[in-house]
Amino acid sequence: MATKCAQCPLRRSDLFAALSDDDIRFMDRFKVGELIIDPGTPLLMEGSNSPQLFTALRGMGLRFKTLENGRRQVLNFVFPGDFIGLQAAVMGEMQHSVQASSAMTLCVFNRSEFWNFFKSHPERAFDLTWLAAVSEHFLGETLTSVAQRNATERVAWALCKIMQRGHALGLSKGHTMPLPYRQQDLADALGLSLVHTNKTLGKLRDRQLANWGDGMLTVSDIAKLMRIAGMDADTDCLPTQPLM
Amino acid sequence: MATKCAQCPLRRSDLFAALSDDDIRFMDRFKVGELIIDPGTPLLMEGSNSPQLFTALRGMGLRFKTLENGRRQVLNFVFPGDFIGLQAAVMGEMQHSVQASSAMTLCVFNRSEFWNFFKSHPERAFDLTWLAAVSEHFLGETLTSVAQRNATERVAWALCKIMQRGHALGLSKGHTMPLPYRQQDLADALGLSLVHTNKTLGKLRDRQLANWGDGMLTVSDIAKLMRIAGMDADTDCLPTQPLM
DNA sequence: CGGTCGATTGACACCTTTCAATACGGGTGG
DNA sequence: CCACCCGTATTGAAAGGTGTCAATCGACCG
Repeated sequence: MATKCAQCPLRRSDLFAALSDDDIRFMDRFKVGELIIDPGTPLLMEGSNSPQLFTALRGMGLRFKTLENGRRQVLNFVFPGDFIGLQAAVMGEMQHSVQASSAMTLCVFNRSEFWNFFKSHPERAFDLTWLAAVSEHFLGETLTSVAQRNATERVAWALCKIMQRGHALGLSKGHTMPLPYRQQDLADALGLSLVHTNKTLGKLRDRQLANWGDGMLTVSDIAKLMRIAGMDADTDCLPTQPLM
Repeated sequence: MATKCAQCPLRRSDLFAALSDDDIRFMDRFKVGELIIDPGTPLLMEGSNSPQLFTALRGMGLRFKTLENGRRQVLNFVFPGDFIGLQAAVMGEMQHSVQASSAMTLCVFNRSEFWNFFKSHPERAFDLTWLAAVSEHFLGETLTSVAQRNATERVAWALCKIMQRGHALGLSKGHTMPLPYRQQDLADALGLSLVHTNKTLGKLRDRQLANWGDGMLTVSDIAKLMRIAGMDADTDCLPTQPLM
């Protein structure tokens, strides 16, 4: 029923580092099943201490924090291949929530086995640290964008990043990929109001730079959009990362 | 000459998780010396691939990224106990720079020994992952502040966080601690202009909430400042973290 | 058909940036 | 010893980007 790690479709993307056969067998034992959830379903709650860890296999979601005043910060968009729950596994409890935006399929891992990574599979333990470092890197980039770019640059930056990820994962057909979020989600990710996000998206659409509607994103000339975002096409590419 | 890990003064703070005697001996072998640098000295450069790792022992510094347009994002303030260089060790090269703001003393570790953490000391390898998760957590908090709070809240939040850290590390005398940064550094950390940061600091000073000048920060009533920052005094405390 | 949710648009207020000028202290060279 | 320069802190005024308020519209659903 559940996909075998050896046949994992994600492994086809060269975004992810290759695994040894032994590591793949180990992951297969670590994996206890698959979970399918509907759009809108919460997966992990801030403050919770879930007994399970996940890898997103299909579909997209959100990581976010909720503030006392009711506002919300979207930390990032969850894409296939993302590992979910590492914070809880290592720090004790989640500092943010995770929720599905589209229908999602997730590999489920048993957290009680987590320690075996470090005890018996040091390569995989190293990969966990690598993974944490990669998320830290992405968060740093997001912080930089939110703090230093204006609204147009921010939205353009986010759409570029999303498109890059979509291409790398093989989610795109031509210049179009699915993007099952609301404008409010993007606004909360970039620290902009919904209204201003909407107007900025409208401007990018008018300029034929990016078109996001009906759950689909189209960027015909990503190089041009990157220039507008103030990104450097040479250095700004996705780092290879481990896949759990 | 160099401090023995067993006598490390940082270990006195209960901010850091305790280590087994065996782990302390291991860290002593891992440590190759101490480095003393002047204010303003770059320690690691973005894109570099340093053969060394560090733990800040005394003094303070900055982690930052530089953008194409010349602007700068301060990712966080480096305090005693911070581990420096993990990204390079695990991802290959640094994605940001690190620089001293005051005179600093750093423990120097040999990166070629890094792999031994995972091979022979799984508890320490776990701590590395823990450390990466903690930095990710802090970065997420910073992103949330920058994206969701206004200037007054942001500055108040940053000063609270700094004061909390200073108290936990025993850097403070009464309600005062050293803070050897420029206003521009805080502005670059919070995504505010220098001028507006200056005026916001002035308002907090006028309201007798926080006084930062001549390298010293005084916060007489931190609970009041936290309320202004929109922080929750109950849940917002520093997580215990490992010390390398 | 009424009701809800998300997207869209216009007007207006205001927070923040930018520009510019001043002040102050430390260091350097005459 | 003083003039000068440089980096940092401070202050005022004006311009502009972004948030808030409010209303409309279309799609979907019971």
